[in-house]
Amino acid sequence: MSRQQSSAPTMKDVAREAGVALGTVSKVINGLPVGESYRLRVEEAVKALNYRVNNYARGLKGGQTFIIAVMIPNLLNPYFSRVAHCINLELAARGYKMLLCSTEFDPIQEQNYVISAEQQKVDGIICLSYNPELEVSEDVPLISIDRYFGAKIPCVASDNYGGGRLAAEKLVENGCKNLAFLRIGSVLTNEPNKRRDGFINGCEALGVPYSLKIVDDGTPYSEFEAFLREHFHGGKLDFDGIFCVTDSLAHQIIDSLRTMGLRVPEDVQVVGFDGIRSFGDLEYTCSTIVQPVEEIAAQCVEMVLEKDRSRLPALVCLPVSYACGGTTKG
Amino acid sequence: MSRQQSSAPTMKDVAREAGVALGTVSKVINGLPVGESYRLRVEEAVKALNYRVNNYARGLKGGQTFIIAVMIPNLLNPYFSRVAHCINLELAARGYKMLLCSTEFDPIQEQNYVISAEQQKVDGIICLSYNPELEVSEDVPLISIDRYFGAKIPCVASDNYGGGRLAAEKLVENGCKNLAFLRIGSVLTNEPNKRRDGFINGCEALGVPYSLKIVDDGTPYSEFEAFLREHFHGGKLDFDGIFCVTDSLAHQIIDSLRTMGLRVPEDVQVVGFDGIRSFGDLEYTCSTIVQPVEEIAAQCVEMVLEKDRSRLPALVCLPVSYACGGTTKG
DNA sequence: AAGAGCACATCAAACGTTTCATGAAAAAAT
DNA sequence: ATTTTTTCATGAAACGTTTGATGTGCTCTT
Repeated sequence: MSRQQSSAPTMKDVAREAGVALGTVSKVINGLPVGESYRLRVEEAVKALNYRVNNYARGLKGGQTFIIAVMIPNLLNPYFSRVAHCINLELAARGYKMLLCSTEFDPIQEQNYVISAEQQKVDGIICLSYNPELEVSEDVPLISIDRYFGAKIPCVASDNYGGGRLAAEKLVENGCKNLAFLRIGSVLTNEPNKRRDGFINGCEALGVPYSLKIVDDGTPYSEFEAFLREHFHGGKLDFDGIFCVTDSLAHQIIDSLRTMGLRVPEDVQVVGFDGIRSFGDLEYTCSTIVQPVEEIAAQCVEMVLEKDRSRLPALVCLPVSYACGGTTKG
Repeated sequence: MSRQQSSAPTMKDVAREAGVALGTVSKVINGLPVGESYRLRVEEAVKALNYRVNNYARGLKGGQTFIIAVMIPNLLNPYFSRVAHCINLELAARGYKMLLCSTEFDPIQEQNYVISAEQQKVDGIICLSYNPELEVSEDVPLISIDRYFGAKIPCVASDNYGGGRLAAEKLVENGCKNLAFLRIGSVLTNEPNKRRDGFINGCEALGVPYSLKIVDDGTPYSEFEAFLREHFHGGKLDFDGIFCVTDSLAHQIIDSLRTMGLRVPEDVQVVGFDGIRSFGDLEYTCSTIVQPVEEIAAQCVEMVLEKDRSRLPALVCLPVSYACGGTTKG
């Protein structure tokens, strides 16, 4: 009856059980040098009581919490869930835990989550947000993916510009004579925006004509179908190669094309962006520019844990690659 | 010079700035009744100093931490990431945060994560693990998905038995005369195991012959191809309807069938399980038994937050539904 | 064999909150 | 006007650790 059964055992309980002082228990728990006989007695007591360190007491002393907050827009999108997955692996390998939030692209939730993460005294934040309004504090190390907040917040992204250019090159290489670029969403006010610029640059360098169809976020998909129909005359499309800003859009476009009676890749070739694979790790769902998600994750984790923030670059740009997924001829 | 610039402001700082007592600040922060003039002064000071509550100090007093640990095997699998996604939404709506771990099906990681979550003093754990060895403590409320640990640990699952039966019924309804069930993995030592039993029950009730091919976890996929070839004579397969234990397996099987020159669904119809949709929310990737993931998540969250654990049922079984995804005739 | 030095266990303070007992001041009752 | 009640800010203790100062008992030196 000396203790409530319900409350978990504390270090004090362990100390009493082992007949040693509190500080001794602490040292044993933390692997600091301590007399062999003491160590044994403490370890026994720990087991006997099934003692677990209370991280809250630990964190209070101002030490590390070994938690990194990760913020992504949505877990249903395979690209984002893959990012989360890879970050989780990297963190776990280093003994860190991941406080994950999927914000549903909601600016309010995003802002709240940043505040919430600071309250939680996380050791750092990795943030994938396209919200241009997001305010981030500089008290907590923050690394951004795909979005450049300014020189003080390091940003990790894949080579979106190079990827856009690569898409153009690959389409031409496969025989396309007339290209189009399709994009939806304010999702692209940031680094991914460069996909368009790279694409244009590629087309111009190769001397290939191109069209652009870029619509705002929230625009219904039917706008793209309308665009396709506008360029559809006598059973033929004006272009024979389409670069879509994401695999997700590419997928929808391919459906539309097939519905219109066009064959992919025979009549029109399509390239997406992201490198999404079905069921996460099987074949590519379309020909695509593959983002190096593992490397992005590794880079973010390494950077967010870097103690000397002055050593961090403002922007890290990682190389993309091309993968044929059957919606191009090669 | 009175304080280090680097350390975050504390309640004491706010109290000093506002010229009130510590307890008063605490009350304001927590929305407890306090004199209007005091409230104003404190709120001003909070803003001036950009004060943030330290959750670690808060958690130390034994209160709630508003964090729920969620453990799933893998974030790349769309079913699991969808579970995580839905749980995240439910938790966020209730003001809770999610400490997410993807364990890669590794029993050691799973065990460590449970311990780690307890250390972190989370308010509860939602756990999706097929590891039969996993030991869970009863100090922290734990809800299991798809795996029955015993009467003391509530389990939430979809109606796997009913789903298996439904798969058989639908295949027969669409004209199949001869069925097969394919399963891989010890992944299915638990609730999902009932899919087989339900399927068998359905076949027997309908008087339809069936074959089973059930292999251990780790078995290479080629074993299934071999099985298909064994039952392939003169361009015809012994069965015209296949129920695969997951959509992921169904997908692979469909590929193999097509490679063998069989048309799906004309020659063979295939039904999977899970309800995976491409890109998370577009069309179904195959005909499938759809798990009610939103409901599973909602149920788990509601249960894990229930204060009176004695009121919790040992097993909650949620209804599944059938969706045609083009790999059956209807 | 005695003092210096060393190893190491103990103790107490501190971390930033919450909460409860205290007491002062204001309001109500007589 | 005085007592009683109510209201509400205050200050201190407590939560479970870590950590650096303190002190005890031992070993090594000469």
